[in-house]
Amino acid sequence: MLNYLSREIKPAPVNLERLAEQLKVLAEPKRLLIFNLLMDGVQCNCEIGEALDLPPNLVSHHLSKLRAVGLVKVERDAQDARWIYYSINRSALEELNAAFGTFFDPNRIQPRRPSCGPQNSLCLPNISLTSE
Amino acid sequence: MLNYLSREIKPAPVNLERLAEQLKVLAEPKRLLIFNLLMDGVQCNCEIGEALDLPPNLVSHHLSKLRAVGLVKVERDAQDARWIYYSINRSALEELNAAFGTFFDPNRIQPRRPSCGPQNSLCLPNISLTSE
DNA sequence: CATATAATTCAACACATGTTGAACTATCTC
DNA sequence: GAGATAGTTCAACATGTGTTGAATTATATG
Repeated sequence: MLNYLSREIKPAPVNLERLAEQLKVLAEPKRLLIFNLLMDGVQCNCEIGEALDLPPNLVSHHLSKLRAVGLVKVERDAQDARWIYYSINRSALEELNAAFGTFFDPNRIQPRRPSCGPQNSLCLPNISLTSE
Repeated sequence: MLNYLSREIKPAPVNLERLAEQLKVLAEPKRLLIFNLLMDGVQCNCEIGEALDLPPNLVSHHLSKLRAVGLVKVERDAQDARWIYYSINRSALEELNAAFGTFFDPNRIQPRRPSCGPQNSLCLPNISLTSE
């Protein structure tokens, strides 16, 4: 039983890299506003730009970031392909919501397990485990 | 009834600025790992640095960011005040979790409400509402 | 009071990224 | 095919921020 100082750090219950990647894209005020518009049914570039007073190239830039992490999908109009409609990727949103809720669940908070402090100075280097 | 094109954009159900601020802090891989350690009960600077192989000043920097948005709280050891213990701010985490779950609830997704597209070209400028 | 310890603060750097204006694509209409 | 429309891509810039090493603070010990 190889056990470092009789304390094991539990692995994160979700894919932290993917979560960080998606949060990074969402953690931008204007992108959150765009995302909110998409949640509300707004979908074309021009309307988003109008609603938020942003130039079309900026809207395009932010939408591409949201697309890159799979949270938003795109589709061209069947009758007039000049119009491009963006919408929320529901399955990706469900996955994100579940991952976030799992990782940031307050019930996951564990009580302090002191391995540092005045009692046991185990943070010092050169600790020799005598377990052999 | 002053109504722009007979469509109203619903306001976001949460404080988007605060949410973006907190997400921005969390959307950093190493900070997510630090947060995960705190969730697991790890609390002092040195132990976090050991677990993640980070220098103490970097750990300090990330912890201060987490503190700045209220997600982490700090406390000095009663017996030896050199030791500083960090921990999750439970109420802040509960608030964040609730806000995230509300805003990113897949059931909030509305169907497309076309006000742009080949049918109605309402994105064009100089639209004169004849409501007077 | 001198030394050691735990952690923070500071200055400097490198890199990422939101923003801007112009150029470019793709598509439709006449 | 020429012109118009919806949107994207490109280059350049400014700003923010994670990282690093050194200096500093706060506290405890002998």
